[in-house]
Amino acid sequence: MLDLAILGLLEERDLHGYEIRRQLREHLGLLANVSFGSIYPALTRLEKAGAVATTEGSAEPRGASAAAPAPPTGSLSGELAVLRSRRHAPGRSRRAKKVYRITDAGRQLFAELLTGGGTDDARSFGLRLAFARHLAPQARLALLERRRALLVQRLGEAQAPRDDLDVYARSVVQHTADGVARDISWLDTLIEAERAAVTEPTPTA
Amino acid sequence: MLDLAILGLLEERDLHGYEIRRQLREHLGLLANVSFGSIYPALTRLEKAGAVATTEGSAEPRGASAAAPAPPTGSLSGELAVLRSRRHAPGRSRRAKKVYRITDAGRQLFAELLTGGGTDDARSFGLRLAFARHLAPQARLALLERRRALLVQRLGEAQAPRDDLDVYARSVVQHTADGVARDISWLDTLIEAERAAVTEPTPTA
DNA sequence: GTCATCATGTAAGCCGTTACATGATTGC
DNA sequence: GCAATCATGTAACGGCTTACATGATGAC
Repeated sequence: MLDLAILGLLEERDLHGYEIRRQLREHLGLLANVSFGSIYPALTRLEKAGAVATTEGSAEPRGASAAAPAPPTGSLSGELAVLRSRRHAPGRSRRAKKVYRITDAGRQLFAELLTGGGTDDARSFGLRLAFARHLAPQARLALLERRRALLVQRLGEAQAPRDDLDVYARSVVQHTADGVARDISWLDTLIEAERAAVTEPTPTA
Repeated sequence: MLDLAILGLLEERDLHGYEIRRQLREHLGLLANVSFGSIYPALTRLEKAGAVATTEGSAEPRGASAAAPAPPTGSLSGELAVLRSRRHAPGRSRRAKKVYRITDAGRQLFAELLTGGGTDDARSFGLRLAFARHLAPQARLALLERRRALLVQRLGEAQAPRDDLDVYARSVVQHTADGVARDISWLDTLIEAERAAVTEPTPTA
């Protein structure tokens, strides 16, 4: 799950670990509390698997013009810092920022994680949907419908609200069920929008 | 978290592991997928800690009349099975049902888990609220208000919906935020009800 | 010169999972 | 006697957390 998030962010721009975490807690509300203890090992793992590569220490004639690596917080200081630390240690091997970029293998892995069955919890789904623009229209639709079916099934299993529960337990169960129902109707609007987009491609823009 | 759930269920009636799981997946929608691999070790742990005790193998003159151990699914077969297996192996030591009951220490632990800070995720909260009847009114109110404050804070941090997101990501973020807002107003009604109950105890019944 | 922030990493541990192994009881 | 269900347990592993250790930079 973290892998998916990391690869998704790297699809858009090169980033280093610290930045990844910030992006995660900022614009995805999900995964808000993910910690360094998860991210760095994940990056190492992905690097070993060949899904990402680091751009650091050696010559690096990219970033200067196109696809500038992360000027996100508005602070140039980060980038300047890298330059300075490079200048200061022209050889190499200080502890500098390690900027990661996604590889072709990584893009493929990302695509697999995005469509692939895997776990089917709320977080996974939310994450996949958040990156849904990278999916083909029909895959997007499949994702939404799969999720919808699952929620409908779950709602069905939660049958009658069980009269043997006290007020508090009943309230929790009811609120949860309402939440599921709400999710379903949300999915319905998304599905409808997708269908419209499929049948009538690029209506205006 | 599992400990809390198990102790909560045992507060109401004696149960064996298999039954505990069924109750969990049936009337608490949360913890629906909890598996044996979690429950049995948890029970062993709790037994070692003295929070629960097993009633099995030896003489057992309870259950017959008061607080019958779990006739929940409507099946007497389970109970009968125990009787038969006992008769069949009058000595002991076959692999029979192990019926657990909560001890005084367990009740104390339960109370601590119910009020105690601990983790503050949605599941923990839902679980605590589901067992809220075992809390003193002001502790109940504190639980609700603590949760409310947390959600309000979280909603505040999720500031402006970030214009740099595409439709999908934005939809996810928005839907999540709406969900939080919905949770807050749910809490509001619960809090109001609690306040009313505190100021005007036992209105009718 | 020291404090906050940026930045990377390791170690230990928790809490749960899946998969496996075992056995009793019931219904056919 | 065979399958389904009830019932208990173990082993291996996964993913994420906290706490810790380290170091560079920039602001004051």
